Amino acid sequence: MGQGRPAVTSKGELELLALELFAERGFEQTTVDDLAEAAGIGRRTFFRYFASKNDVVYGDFDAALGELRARLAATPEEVPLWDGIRDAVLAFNALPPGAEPQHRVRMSLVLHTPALQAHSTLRYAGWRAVIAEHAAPRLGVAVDALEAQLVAHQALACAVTAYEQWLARPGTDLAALLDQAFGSLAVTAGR
Amino acid sequence: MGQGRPAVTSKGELELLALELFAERGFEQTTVDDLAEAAGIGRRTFFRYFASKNDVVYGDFDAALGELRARLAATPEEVPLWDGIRDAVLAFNALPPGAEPQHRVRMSLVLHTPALQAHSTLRYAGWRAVIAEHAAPRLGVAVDALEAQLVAHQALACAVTAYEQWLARPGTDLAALLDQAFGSLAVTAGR
DNA sequence: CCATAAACGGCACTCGGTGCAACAAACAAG
DNA sequence: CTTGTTTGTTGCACCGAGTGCCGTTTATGG
Repeated sequence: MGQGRPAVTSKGELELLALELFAERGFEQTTVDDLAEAAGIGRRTFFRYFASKNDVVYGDFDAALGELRARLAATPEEVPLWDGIRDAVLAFNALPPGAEPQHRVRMSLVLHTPALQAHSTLRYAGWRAVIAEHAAPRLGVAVDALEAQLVAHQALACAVTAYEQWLARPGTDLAALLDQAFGSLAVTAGR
Repeated sequence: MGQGRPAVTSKGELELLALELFAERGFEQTTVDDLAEAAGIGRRTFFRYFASKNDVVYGDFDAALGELRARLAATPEEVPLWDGIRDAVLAFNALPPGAEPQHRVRMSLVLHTPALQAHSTLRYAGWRAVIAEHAAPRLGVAVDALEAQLVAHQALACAVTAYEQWLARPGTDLAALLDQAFGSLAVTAGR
């Protein structure tokens, strides 16, 4: 077991440090050199932990996606499509108590920093794929069919809209806003 | 009047040239130096025409947004919300005859090149703002209200989904796919 | 011929990101 | 204790995008 040189730091540790610096000085104003120096590692080493500066902010997104997929897969057949999606998305975005302030910082960075706002699109693609995989069989169409893809895009639209509201209005409840967004979907779609 | 040194080339000319090179070698494989050299201008001058390499692909997006806004503003009050949006988006994406092949190249770049896919999010924000401005008063809410923002996100979801289908299926009709997407909206939202 | 306006473009620099090759720290076996 | 293997760290050189500065070019108007 445990062979080889031990790692100096960890992805998680580095992530926390970075979020602090980003919150202080701003994302653009913090260089990778700053991050590496603050973490006591070489600049080159930073890129072994994260493929890019952008990626620092997304935590272990793939693991989270896995959970989302699992939760959707566990949804009984008889549950209406949007109920299942709503519940899974709510669970996906449920916060451990106390984690809210930090999550606000993270999501504020993601949604208000142009570079990250742009980059997140690439992450969202994976998220949408998970939704589309769930929706397709229930709609009776292929995953790449217009209907399945549209449902995935709509679900993402709900999530992002709710997050924007959450960030814009301090003190609001994320879960309630997500719920409201999914509720509005059926209403506003039919006007 | 026309004082000062005349411009060597133009935004439009440069754009056409760039799209050709991108189509040939790919976006990533074409450097700004390549573009500048092919256009017979200095690298520094390239950045006078476009703020970034990404921006080359989007043509005169702001002008197009202006048209979209104008068309929406001209929509009579009694037209149902989604009918008005659908019609405006269809007109926004109507192609002059013969322009289809080039538009396919452009949109294929935008939707399939990670850097551009990401960058387009920033463009979409402006697009969504136009839709939200139109929708808000008809929904009886503020522009920044959840409902108005959600409608804008949904409209974008329709447009992007339709484009993805259009690109994935050569020979299909963009207008028909857009129409289908807006039609599916009401259906899939209520399952 | 000269002033002015406007576009061009070289130069040096910052920053993100990569490929490579050397080095360091742990452990296991002899 | 030495040696080999494994794995993480790191410096170095390099590339490409993008920027600020500043001098140069090319037109027009007086």
